[in-house]
Amino acid sequence: MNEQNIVSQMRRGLLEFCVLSVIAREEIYSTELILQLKAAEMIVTEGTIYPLMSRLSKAGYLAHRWEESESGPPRKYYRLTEKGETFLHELKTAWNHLVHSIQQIQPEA
Amino acid sequence: MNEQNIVSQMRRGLLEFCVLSVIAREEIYSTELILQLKAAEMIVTEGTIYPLMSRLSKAGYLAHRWEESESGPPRKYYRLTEKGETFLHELKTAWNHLVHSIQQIQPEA
DNA sequence: ACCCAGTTCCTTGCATCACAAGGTACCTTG
DNA sequence: CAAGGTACCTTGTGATGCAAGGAACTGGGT
Repeated sequence: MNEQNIVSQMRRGLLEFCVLSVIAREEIYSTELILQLKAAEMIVTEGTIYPLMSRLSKAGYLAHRWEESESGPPRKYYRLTEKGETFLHELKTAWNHLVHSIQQIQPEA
Repeated sequence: MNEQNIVSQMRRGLLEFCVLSVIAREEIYSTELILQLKAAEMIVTEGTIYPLMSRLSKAGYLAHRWEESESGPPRKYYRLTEKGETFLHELKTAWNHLVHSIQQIQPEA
């Protein structure tokens, strides 16, 4: 993935970036993750998150463990793999790059 | 469109935001627009831009005029309509909001 | 015992959209 | 008049966000 592609991917990957950033802070399960993202005013719904988690896991960025809950079915706690941390770092760089690019094209800047 | 939806749209609308921002600076035609976006390291291709311009025009955000060129077929110069300027302003707000949201969820911030 | 509401996981189907590829038409130059 | 450059646009494919639906576990009310 070259430099330009990273910026390109950033457009598509904003959600991934957010999700990985939250998981980087702490092990978390999907329902809680959704709540945290909503708290940060990032809209997400189950139908978006679950496929996304699958994709990220399949790509080797996430690992998970099951933990029983007292209030329902068991929870699937996700954490970043080493590969996931590397990827998150790349996304962070791409994000900074994107912010800069957009700054650059703003009128009357 | 409520507050949250604007943030949600921002994810999808990053490209629109960039395109409208560039057009806000000056009347411009598609080929030149693509070059400027590439200069800002925002990948775009014809296959993306032309349909996008159509959508934005159809939505009433862009107007255009034809101008003859000395180096090929006539150029279609786009400019923002009043509605387009309003929309761009909303996107700008949404963008600032998004930057803030993402800042907020960054680990070790 | 039984049902209901809350929690948590997941899948299906649809609409949208970025992009690669292909197509048309105009201009200048040799 | 052929070739290459400029400029417009469309088609088809794959990815993906999301609404809607579904399964399975828990505790509490009757």
